[in-house]
Amino acid sequence: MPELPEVETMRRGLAPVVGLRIAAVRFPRGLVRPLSVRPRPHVVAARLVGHAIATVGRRGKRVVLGIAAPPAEPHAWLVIEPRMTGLMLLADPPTAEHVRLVVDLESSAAGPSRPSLRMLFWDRRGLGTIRLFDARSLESVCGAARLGPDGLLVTGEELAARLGSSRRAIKVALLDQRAVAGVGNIYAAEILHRVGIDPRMACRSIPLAGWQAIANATRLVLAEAVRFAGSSIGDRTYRAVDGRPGRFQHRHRVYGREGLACATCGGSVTRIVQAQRSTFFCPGCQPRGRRGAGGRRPDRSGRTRTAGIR
DNA sequence: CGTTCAACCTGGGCGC
DNA sequence: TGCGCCCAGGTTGAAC
Repeated sequence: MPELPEVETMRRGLAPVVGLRIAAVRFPRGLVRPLSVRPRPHVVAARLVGHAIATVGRRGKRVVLGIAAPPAEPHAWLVIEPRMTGLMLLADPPTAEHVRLVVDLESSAAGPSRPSLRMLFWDRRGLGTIRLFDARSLESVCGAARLGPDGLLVTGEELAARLGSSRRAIKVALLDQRAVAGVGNIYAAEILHRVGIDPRMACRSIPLAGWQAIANATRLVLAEAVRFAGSSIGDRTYRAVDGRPGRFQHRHRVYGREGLACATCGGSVTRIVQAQRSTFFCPGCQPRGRRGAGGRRPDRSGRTRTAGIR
């Protein structure tokens, strides 16, 4: 479930935990797959308790909490990867039985007291992971070798350098976190629709102007989705840390809209399967092998659109 | 190099 | 109502 906009919304929502001391850590018994927590839960707990959460960050689709003994810099990193159904919560969980991690936080010893907080990781399917790293080993998992440039910042040159010679279909390639970090199945579809490119188009046939347009659309769509607090499709899906759903699903142009009219051209949104995953696109706006013709709204950023894609 | 498949899990929705 | 099947926002590793 969570892609970059949802994880970024979690990150922002977790701001209140910064500076708080970890008073207790629990992994409710029997609810965690053996490999989903590393090192072993009791080791993670022992290393966390008594330290403070110094930073809350994000790497691609992962929440990264910096653990420190103030005033020192973080010496450890708690990396939470929500995968399909994971949620970071500062509110009551949707169900009690899928709570995977409980972190009790309290204000640091000195200074005016702050309210204590309980931070939860809730994950219905249990595919998410919780891992603790030291400063050095964080790079092996969240470093440049594993994650490409962040989707909010990626440039056309970076995409072209990483994917320009690939034979893969562009939509499949956009899901590769080494190419660009944070794009998932929803936003890959939305990005390609905005830029008018057929999701089946081979990367190697996309010229530089096309990569620039894709990068522009990637930043634009992801930033807009962040502004709308991500996408929540259905009752039991993504929620922000306060339990409120996102609102970007109302602005989806193709994802989940099979058979419905494309708001841009009136054509019928189509669903295909690529790499075992659904791809939604509009054949009218995203004609095979070429860029979309006119008729779409101008890019508000004012940047050049896809001129030059043959 | 790229694709396909299975696996990790739970649960909602649908057809019968 | 119940059963079986397909679907789901992610990632990984094996097989071809």
